[in-house]
Amino acid sequence: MTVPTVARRQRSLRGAGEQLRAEIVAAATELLAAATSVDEVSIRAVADAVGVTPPSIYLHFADKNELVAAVVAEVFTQLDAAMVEAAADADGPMARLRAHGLAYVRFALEHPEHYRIAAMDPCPRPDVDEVLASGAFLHFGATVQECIDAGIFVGDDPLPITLDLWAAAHGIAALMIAKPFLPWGDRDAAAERVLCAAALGHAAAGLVGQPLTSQRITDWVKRRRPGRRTPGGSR
Amino acid sequence: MTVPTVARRQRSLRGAGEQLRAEIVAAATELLAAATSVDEVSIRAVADAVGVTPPSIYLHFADKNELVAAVVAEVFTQLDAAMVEAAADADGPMARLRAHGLAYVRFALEHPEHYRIAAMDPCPRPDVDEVLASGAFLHFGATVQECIDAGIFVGDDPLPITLDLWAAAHGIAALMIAKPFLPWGDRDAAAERVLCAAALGHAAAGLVGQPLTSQRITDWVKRRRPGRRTPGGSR
DNA sequence: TGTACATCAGTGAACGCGCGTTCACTGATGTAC
DNA sequence: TGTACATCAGTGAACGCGCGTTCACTGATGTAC
Repeated sequence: MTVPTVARRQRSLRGAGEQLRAEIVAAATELLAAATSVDEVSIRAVADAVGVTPPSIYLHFADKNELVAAVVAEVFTQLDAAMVEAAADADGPMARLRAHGLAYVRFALEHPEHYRIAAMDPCPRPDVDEVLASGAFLHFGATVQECIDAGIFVGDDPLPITLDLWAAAHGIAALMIAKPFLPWGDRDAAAERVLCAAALGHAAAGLVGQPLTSQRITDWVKRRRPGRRTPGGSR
Repeated sequence: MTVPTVARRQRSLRGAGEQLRAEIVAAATELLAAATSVDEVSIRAVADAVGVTPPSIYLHFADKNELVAAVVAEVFTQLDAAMVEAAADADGPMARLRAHGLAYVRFALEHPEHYRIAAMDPCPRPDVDEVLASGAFLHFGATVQECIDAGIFVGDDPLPITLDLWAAAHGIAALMIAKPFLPWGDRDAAAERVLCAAALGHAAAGLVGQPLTSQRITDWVKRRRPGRRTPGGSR
């Protein structure tokens, strides 16, 4: 009863063999959206969805890892497009930063399995450039640089701040995906809270002017909040 | 050539059958520390490490998921112990919060595969109480409450702040695990930066006193940073 | 004190499955002469 | 214009593997009478 799900695909015309590649990536991307793990989507299932036999996959990909890598690249491209579009109308660097971050988390929540394989699963082929040179990372880093230029963040190098803010966005997105049953309340609001806190924290860290320690944070807050309830009551 | 790795285990004495259970969990925990995914550790491998045959596993666990769940519970217990120990000597709620957070990230980086199955992989048996009632979450939440009591954070309910700060810790830990090849620099320093920024951000959010928006953040920074480079130069 | 029986902590062998991948082949399309 | 050949885009069938899980069995230990 292994009847193909989809009618057999018409063979590509001569010279148009590469067309199958795109169809395979598209089908794998779609199947992975409904799976819980990469292992749940087999080469056979992908071939079946395209309307082709399993060995045909190997005309375009050396092995399954290479196919998954192609899907990841595709996902990164879509993520970047969503982030760029979201930031298009934003006014000022901080608003752009917020738009990028929110779009990032939203994309992750809307495509949790794609996000999982792209950002949470072990990398089958760890390629630093695939991340650092991706559109999403470059656009986000550029916005961080704009925030530095605007005096909102302090620093010579946008890279650490970019990684830190990325970690914040990743944290709330990944945790909501891995533990969806926790009392997140409104997910958009939670994402906004975490992102704004991270941004404000980095901005305030620039105001503090020295490397942060728990003592400096406590002092800084106390100085700005005089007269309010004094500590000491807690054991 | 499936020679057992370990000498056959001495059969438990009558009435001491439960002892095997603990040995199975310990062996599974150890094997998972060296794996990249749960699928890489088979029931056979666990049985072999214990010195027992595969069906014996099923005397104590209904299926593989249940065994993995037991390992996750074990990991959570160890994580809590590490966090509690780290915070023992800390002076004041903010220092305790920092100690908790740093210990959390360090535990994750020292046991990346344990952390992965406990906090990054899809939950086989999603149990909200297993997280919210875990020692780690309770201790962390209690420290957040202390910070509120001390006037560092503002809020009636520690839960959202706890989740937000957890997301920050999870973000940097999970990203370093999933993308170890990125230019993190000193990992402890990066963790400290992210955690302090999140804590300071939430503290500062309390000072702002209204829900954060990108405009409020920008204004707030500008007000506190007069005379410094004015924006407008960026396209 | 002896013996039949129950229980407990396992074992040994196998079932059935789905997977990634390979290999030899096919048949339509284009090309050289 | 015809024909032999090369190429391309696939196919069909199978290999070999490791896995989770099940089932009937074993043999030591304890217990009832």
